[in-house]
Amino acid sequence: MKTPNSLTKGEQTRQAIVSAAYDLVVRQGYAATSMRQIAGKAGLALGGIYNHFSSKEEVFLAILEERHPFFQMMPILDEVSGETVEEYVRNAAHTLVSQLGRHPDFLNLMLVEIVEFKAKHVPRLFEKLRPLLMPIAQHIGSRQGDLRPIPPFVLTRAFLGMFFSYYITDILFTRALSADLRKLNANAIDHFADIFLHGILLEEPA
Amino acid sequence: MKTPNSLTKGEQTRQAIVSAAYDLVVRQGYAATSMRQIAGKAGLALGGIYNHFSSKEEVFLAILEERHPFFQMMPILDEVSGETVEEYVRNAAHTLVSQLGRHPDFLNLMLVEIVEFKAKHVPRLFEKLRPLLMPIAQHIGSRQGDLRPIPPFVLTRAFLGMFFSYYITDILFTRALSADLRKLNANAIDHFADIFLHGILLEEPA
DNA sequence: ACAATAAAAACGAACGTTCGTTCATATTGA
DNA sequence: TCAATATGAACGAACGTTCGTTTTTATTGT
Repeated sequence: MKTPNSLTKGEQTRQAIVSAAYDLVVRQGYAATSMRQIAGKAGLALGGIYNHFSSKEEVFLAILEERHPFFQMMPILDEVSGETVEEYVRNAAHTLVSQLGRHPDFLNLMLVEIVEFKAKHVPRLFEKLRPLLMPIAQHIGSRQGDLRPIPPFVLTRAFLGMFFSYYITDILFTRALSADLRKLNANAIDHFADIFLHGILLEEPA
Repeated sequence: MKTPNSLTKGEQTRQAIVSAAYDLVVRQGYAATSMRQIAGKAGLALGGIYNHFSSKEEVFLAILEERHPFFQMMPILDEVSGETVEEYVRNAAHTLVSQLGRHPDFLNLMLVEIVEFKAKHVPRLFEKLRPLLMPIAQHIGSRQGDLRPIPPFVLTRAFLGMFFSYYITDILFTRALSADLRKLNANAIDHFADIFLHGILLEEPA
């Protein structure tokens, strides 16, 4: 029979389990999320989970492999416009931070993996991430503007690292900032982009 | 009686508890560390902990307030030598990364607080950290060299953020890097410093 | 097309552990 | 001496997982 979504019943509840687990884990962490919570939120009984996953950790693995926000965020950088390096970097910076703001789960999921699993799944994830990361240096390099000689891999790291750290510090400390510091902080993202541009361009950026 | 350390017995075991809990928490995380493990490692029975702390979370709070590696790391940046901005930044970068390598617990402790406590203790910690952070911009600004107009607070964030992210990415992904990428990665810290210097200096860095 | 059959999925009680905390009691240090 | 500290058994709650059973879904035979 032709249904609106053509998933088998088993696959439907499997997805429901992963979705429920995702929401709970990014909010509470892995250890603090129980199988009963997952079952409840997914709308089935406790034991039913084990028809689809053989253990709690396997549910978490499914989250990483099938729901990692990174896979949605990174391709957006391919669409960033800008004929010159300056335009691309400034646009990409805002796009990246905006995307991070749109996917607040990204950071949580990453940190849960690091803290509670000692990053033991990172190598496998990195293989899927690498093809999404490398094009960034190409985007920058192919724009108008003469770059200092910096290895593409280092360039990519510097770019992502700078704005990731901007975002992390932002959500961590912004609440603790006094009003005056908060004001100084307002244009920090543009300052960051400017520092980065001066850092990579041979000539004064426009 | 005069002992080599003149702590009262109660204070001694209190310190032993905090030390044991620190070691376990930075290795395993908070939820995965049990009071029984702490008691065992501290060399006393389970119930004895509750003579010194009223709950598990209070033990963790003591770790944050009394053992946070940040308080040992940051003052070292005050001792970094260098007459020019270039010298100071390059030396500070290596010192910072070296300090991070010397205190691998720093990152763990920070992440545990963020993931398992949703960073709820950050505001209180920030008050103790702020006086340690602000001098960095002063160090950079007081060296020989003309700086672009960047608010000191932003400058400090950019500096720390860039090298923190370098370090985090390093320990996260280095294991997953192929041999050729690892080679490109070797001098990344100097590239980072160079990018930062070009980013903040008005004239070409030496 | 449709009953017969097999396979998949859902159920919820129960298991054995482990958890943080409490408590009555014993020991110790000032 | 007596408050401070240490003990370890005990408590109730929560955990991940297993299990026998029932119900639902998918596949087959005619």
